[in-house]
Amino acid sequence: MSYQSLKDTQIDYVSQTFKALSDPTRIKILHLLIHKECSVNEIAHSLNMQQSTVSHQLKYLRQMRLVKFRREKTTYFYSPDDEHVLTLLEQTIQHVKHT
Amino acid sequence: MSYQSLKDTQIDYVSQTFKALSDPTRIKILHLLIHKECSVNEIAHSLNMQQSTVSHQLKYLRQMRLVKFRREKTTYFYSPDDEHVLTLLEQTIQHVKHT
DNA sequence: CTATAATATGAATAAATGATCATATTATAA
DNA sequence: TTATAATATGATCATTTATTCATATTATAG
Repeated sequence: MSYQSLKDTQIDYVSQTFKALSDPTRIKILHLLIHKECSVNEIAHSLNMQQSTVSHQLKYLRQMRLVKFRREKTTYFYSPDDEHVLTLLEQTIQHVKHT
Repeated sequence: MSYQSLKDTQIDYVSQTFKALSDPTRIKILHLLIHKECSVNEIAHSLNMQQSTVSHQLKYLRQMRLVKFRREKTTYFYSPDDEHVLTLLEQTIQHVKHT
Protein backbone atom coordinates (compact mmCIF):
# COMPACT_ATOMS: atom_id res chain seq x y z
CA MET A 1 0.00 0.00 0.00
CA SER A 2 1.37 3.40 -0.96
CA TYR A 3 1.47 6.51 1.16
CA GLN A 4 -1.84 7.92 2.22
CA SER A 5 -1.87 11.12 4.21
CA LEU A 6 -4.08 10.99 7.25
CA LYS A 7 -7.07 13.24 7.72
CA ASP A 8 -6.86 15.81 10.47
CA THR A 9 -9.61 14.09 12.42
CA GLN A 10 -7.65 10.86 12.26
CA ILE A 11 -4.46 12.55 13.37
CA ASP A 12 -6.35 14.11 16.25
CA TYR A 13 -7.80 10.80 17.33
CA VAL A 14 -4.41 9.14 17.27
CA SER A 15 -2.63 11.92 19.11
CA GLN A 16 -5.34 12.16 21.76
CA THR A 17 -5.26 8.45 22.32
CA PHE A 18 -1.56 8.55 22.99
CA LYS A 19 -1.89 11.70 25.06
CA ALA A 20 -4.25 9.87 27.38
CA LEU A 21 -1.44 7.41 28.03
CA SER A 22 1.31 9.99 28.28
CA ASP A 23 0.79 10.93 31.92
CA PRO A 24 2.28 8.89 34.81
CA THR A 25 -0.78 9.39 37.01
CA ARG A 26 -3.17 8.11 34.39
CA ILE A 27 -0.92 5.15 33.64
CA LYS A 28 -0.82 4.21 37.31
CA ILE A 29 -4.58 4.46 37.58
CA LEU A 30 -5.22 2.36 34.48
CA HIS A 31 -2.61 -0.18 35.46
CA LEU A 32 -4.27 -0.55 38.84
CA LEU A 33 -7.75 -0.83 37.34
CA ILE A 34 -6.59 -3.55 34.95
CA HIS A 35 -5.87 -5.62 38.01
CA LYS A 36 -8.90 -4.72 40.05
CA GLU A 37 -12.04 -2.63 39.92
CA CYS A 38 -11.58 0.18 42.47
CA SER A 39 -13.41 3.04 44.11
CA VAL A 40 -12.00 6.56 43.92
CA ASN A 41 -10.76 6.40 47.48
CA GLU A 42 -9.19 3.00 46.95
CA ILE A 43 -7.27 4.37 44.01
CA ALA A 44 -6.16 7.40 45.97
CA HIS A 45 -4.97 5.28 48.89
CA SER A 46 -3.33 2.60 46.76
CA LEU A 47 -1.40 5.11 44.72
CA ASN A 48 -0.84 7.59 47.53
CA MET A 49 -2.53 10.45 45.71
CA GLN A 50 -5.04 13.08 46.66
CA GLN A 51 -8.68 12.29 46.11
CA SER A 52 -9.19 15.30 43.88
CA THR A 53 -6.19 14.45 41.74
CA VAL A 54 -7.62 11.01 41.14
CA SER A 55 -11.10 12.35 40.54
CA HIS A 56 -9.87 14.86 37.96
CA GLN A 57 -7.96 12.21 36.07
CA LEU A 58 -10.88 9.82 36.23
CA LYS A 59 -13.04 12.49 34.68
CA TYR A 60 -10.50 12.82 31.89
CA LEU A 61 -10.40 9.05 31.39
CA ARG A 62 -14.19 8.90 31.46
CA GLN A 63 -14.51 11.57 28.78
CA MET A 64 -12.06 9.61 26.65
CA ARG A 65 -14.19 6.53 27.34
CA LEU A 66 -11.19 4.66 28.68
CA VAL A 67 -12.91 3.83 31.96
CA LYS A 68 -16.44 3.13 33.08
CA PHE A 69 -18.01 2.96 36.54
CA ARG A 70 -20.83 1.41 38.46
CA ARG A 71 -22.35 2.73 41.67
CA GLU A 72 -22.96 1.07 45.00
CA LYS A 73 -24.62 3.50 47.36
CA THR A 74 -22.22 6.44 47.49
CA THR A 75 -19.25 4.54 46.17
CA TYR A 76 -18.21 4.57 42.53
CA PHE A 77 -16.29 1.58 41.25
CA TYR A 78 -14.19 2.25 38.22
CA SER A 79 -12.86 -0.22 35.66
CA PRO A 80 -11.23 -0.08 32.22
CA ASP A 81 -13.46 0.30 29.18
CA ASP A 82 -11.37 0.30 26.01
CA GLU A 83 -9.84 -2.90 24.71
CA HIS A 84 -7.64 -1.26 22.13
CA VAL A 85 -6.07 1.26 24.47
CA LEU A 86 -5.56 -1.38 27.15
CA THR A 87 -3.72 -3.45 24.59
CA LEU A 88 -1.43 -0.55 23.74
CA LEU A 89 -0.70 -0.02 27.41
CA GLU A 90 -0.05 -3.66 28.21
CA GLN A 91 2.14 -4.13 25.16
CA THR A 92 4.28 -1.22 26.23
CA ILE A 93 4.48 -2.35 29.82
CA GLN A 94 5.57 -5.80 28.66
CA HIS A 95 8.09 -4.17 26.37
CA VAL A 96 9.66 -2.11 29.13
CA LYS A 97 9.73 -5.09 31.46
CA HIS A 98 11.75 -7.07 28.97
CA THR A 99 14.43 -4.45 28.42
CA MET B 1 -0.35 -13.20 37.33
CA SER B 2 -1.31 -10.96 40.26
CA TYR B 3 -0.93 -7.21 40.50
CA GLN B 4 2.56 -5.86 40.38
CA SER B 5 3.06 -2.16 40.83
CA LEU B 6 5.40 -0.62 38.29
CA LYS B 7 8.66 1.02 39.20
CA ASP B 8 8.91 4.76 38.67
CA THR B 9 11.50 4.30 35.96
CA GLN B 10 9.16 1.95 34.14
CA ILE B 11 6.25 4.35 34.48
CA ASP B 12 8.45 7.12 33.12
CA TYR B 13 9.53 5.06 30.16
CA VAL B 14 5.95 4.16 29.31
CA SER B 15 4.62 7.69 29.69
CA GLN B 16 7.46 9.19 27.66
CA THR B 17 6.94 6.68 24.90
CA PHE B 18 3.31 7.64 24.61
CA LYS B 19 4.11 11.32 24.96
CA ALA B 20 6.33 11.08 21.91
CA LEU B 21 3.28 9.93 19.98
CA SER B 22 0.88 12.41 21.52
CA ASP B 23 1.67 15.35 19.24
CA PRO B 24 0.06 15.77 15.79
CA THR B 25 3.23 17.15 14.23
CA ARG B 26 5.35 14.22 15.36
CA ILE B 27 2.71 11.75 14.21
CA LYS B 28 2.64 13.34 10.77
CA ILE B 29 6.42 13.23 10.54
CA LEU B 30 6.66 9.59 11.62
CA HIS B 31 3.80 8.57 9.39
CA LEU B 32 5.54 10.18 6.43
CA LEU B 33 8.88 8.59 7.27
CA ILE B 34 7.30 5.16 7.51
CA HIS B 35 6.44 5.55 3.87
CA LYS B 36 9.65 7.15 2.69
CA GLU B 37 13.01 8.29 3.95
CA CYS B 38 12.99 12.11 3.75
CA SER B 39 15.23 15.11 4.15
CA VAL B 40 14.27 17.88 6.54
CA ASN B 41 13.15 20.13 3.72
CA GLU B 42 11.16 17.37 2.10
CA ILE B 43 9.31 16.83 5.34
CA ALA B 44 8.68 20.54 5.75
CA HIS B 45 7.34 20.88 2.21
CA SER B 46 5.31 17.68 2.27
CA LEU B 47 3.63 18.58 5.51
CA ASN B 48 3.51 22.32 4.88
CA MET B 49 5.45 23.17 8.00
CA GLN B 50 8.32 25.48 8.77
CA GLN B 51 11.80 24.07 8.55
CA SER B 52 12.61 24.95 12.13
CA THR B 53 9.44 23.35 13.43
CA VAL B 54 10.39 20.13 11.69
CA SER B 55 13.98 20.36 12.84
CA HIS B 56 12.99 20.86 16.47
CA GLN B 57 10.67 17.88 16.39
CA LEU B 58 13.26 15.74 14.65
CA LYS B 59 15.67 16.59 17.42
CA TYR B 60 13.09 15.41 19.92
CA LEU B 61 12.49 12.20 17.98
CA ARG B 62 16.24 11.65 17.66
CA GLN B 63 16.77 12.02 21.39
CA MET B 64 14.02 9.48 21.95
CA ARG B 65 15.77 7.28 19.38
CA LEU B 66 12.62 7.01 17.31
CA VAL B 67 14.35 8.20 14.14
CA LYS B 68 17.82 7.93 12.67
CA PHE B 69 19.47 9.75 9.78
CA ARG B 70 22.17 9.39 7.18
CA ARG B 71 23.96 12.22 5.42
CA GLU B 72 24.49 12.92 1.75
CA LYS B 73 26.54 16.05 1.32
CA THR B 74 24.56 18.71 3.18
CA THR B 75 21.32 16.81 3.17
CA TYR B 76 20.14 14.70 6.09
CA PHE B 77 17.81 11.84 5.32
CA TYR B 78 15.67 10.73 8.22
CA SER B 79 13.96 7.40 8.75
CA PRO B 80 12.21 5.57 11.58
CA ASP B 81 14.34 3.69 14.08
CA ASP B 82 12.14 1.97 16.67
CA GLU B 83 10.17 -1.11 15.75
CA HIS B 84 8.08 -1.19 18.88
CA VAL B 85 6.95 2.40 18.70
CA LEU B 86 6.22 2.10 14.99
CA THR B 87 4.04 -0.87 15.77
CA LEU B 88 2.10 1.12 18.35
CA LEU B 89 1.59 3.91 15.84
CA GLU B 90 0.54 1.68 12.97
CA GLN B 91 -1.83 -0.31 15.16
CA THR B 92 -3.55 2.86 16.24
CA ILE B 93 -3.73 4.26 12.73
CA GLN B 94 -5.31 1.01 11.54
CA HIS B 95 -7.69 1.14 14.46
CA VAL B 96 -8.87 4.65 13.65
CA LYS B 97 -9.22 3.82 9.96
CA HIS B 98 -11.56 0.96 10.76
CA THR B 99 -13.92 2.98 12.94
C1' DC C 1 38.28 31.93 -0.12
C1' DT C 2 33.45 32.98 -0.70
C1' DA C 3 28.72 32.21 -1.51
C1' DT C 4 25.19 29.12 -1.01
C1' DA C 5 22.27 25.37 0.52
C1' DA C 6 20.68 22.57 4.21
C1' DT C 7 20.03 22.06 8.79
C1' DA C 8 20.38 23.22 13.70
C1' DT C 9 19.86 26.20 17.58
C1' DG C 10 18.37 29.72 21.11
C1' DA C 11 15.23 32.98 22.87
C1' DA C 12 10.61 34.43 23.26
C1' DT C 13 5.78 33.69 23.56
C1' DA C 14 1.28 31.66 23.88
C1' DA C 15 -1.24 27.74 25.04
C1' DA C 16 -1.97 23.44 27.39
C1' DT C 17 -1.38 20.64 31.37
C1' DG C 18 -1.50 18.65 36.07
C1' DA C 19 -1.70 19.24 41.03
C1' DT C 20 -3.64 21.46 44.87
C1' DC C 21 -6.88 23.79 47.85
C1' DA C 22 -11.27 24.83 49.06
C1' DT C 23 -15.86 23.95 48.37
C1' DA C 24 -19.99 21.89 46.19
C1' DT C 25 -22.93 17.98 45.24
C1' DT C 26 -25.25 13.76 46.15
C1' DA C 27 -27.04 9.91 48.37
C1' DT C 28 -27.43 7.41 52.49
C1' DA C 29 -27.77 6.50 57.50
C1' DA C 30 -29.22 7.96 61.87
C1' DT D 1 -34.11 16.43 58.53
C1' DT D 2 -29.51 16.50 59.69
C1' DA D 3 -24.91 14.64 59.65
C1' DT D 4 -21.77 12.07 57.19
C1' DA D 5 -19.30 9.68 53.53
C1' DA D 6 -17.87 9.60 48.86
C1' DT D 7 -17.03 11.95 44.96
C1' DA D 8 -17.00 15.94 41.82
C1' DT D 9 -15.92 20.58 40.59
C1' DG D 10 -13.85 25.30 39.98
C1' DA D 11 -10.18 28.46 40.50
C1' DT D 12 -5.41 29.10 40.80
C1' DC D 13 -0.62 28.37 40.03
C1' DA D 14 3.63 26.49 38.31
C1' DT D 15 5.42 23.80 34.72
C1' DT D 16 5.74 22.01 30.24
C1' DT D 17 5.09 22.25 25.41
C1' DA D 18 5.07 23.63 20.54
C1' DT D 19 5.74 27.17 17.37
C1' DT D 20 7.94 31.13 15.48
C1' DC D 21 11.59 34.32 14.36
C1' DA D 22 16.14 35.30 13.86
C1' DT D 23 20.56 33.62 13.59
C1' DA D 24 24.31 30.16 13.82
C1' DT D 25 26.63 26.17 11.98
C1' DT D 26 28.45 23.20 8.53
C1' DA D 27 29.76 21.31 4.31
C1' DT D 28 30.05 21.84 -0.50
C1' DA D 29 30.42 24.12 -5.13
C1' DG D 30 32.45 27.58 -7.75
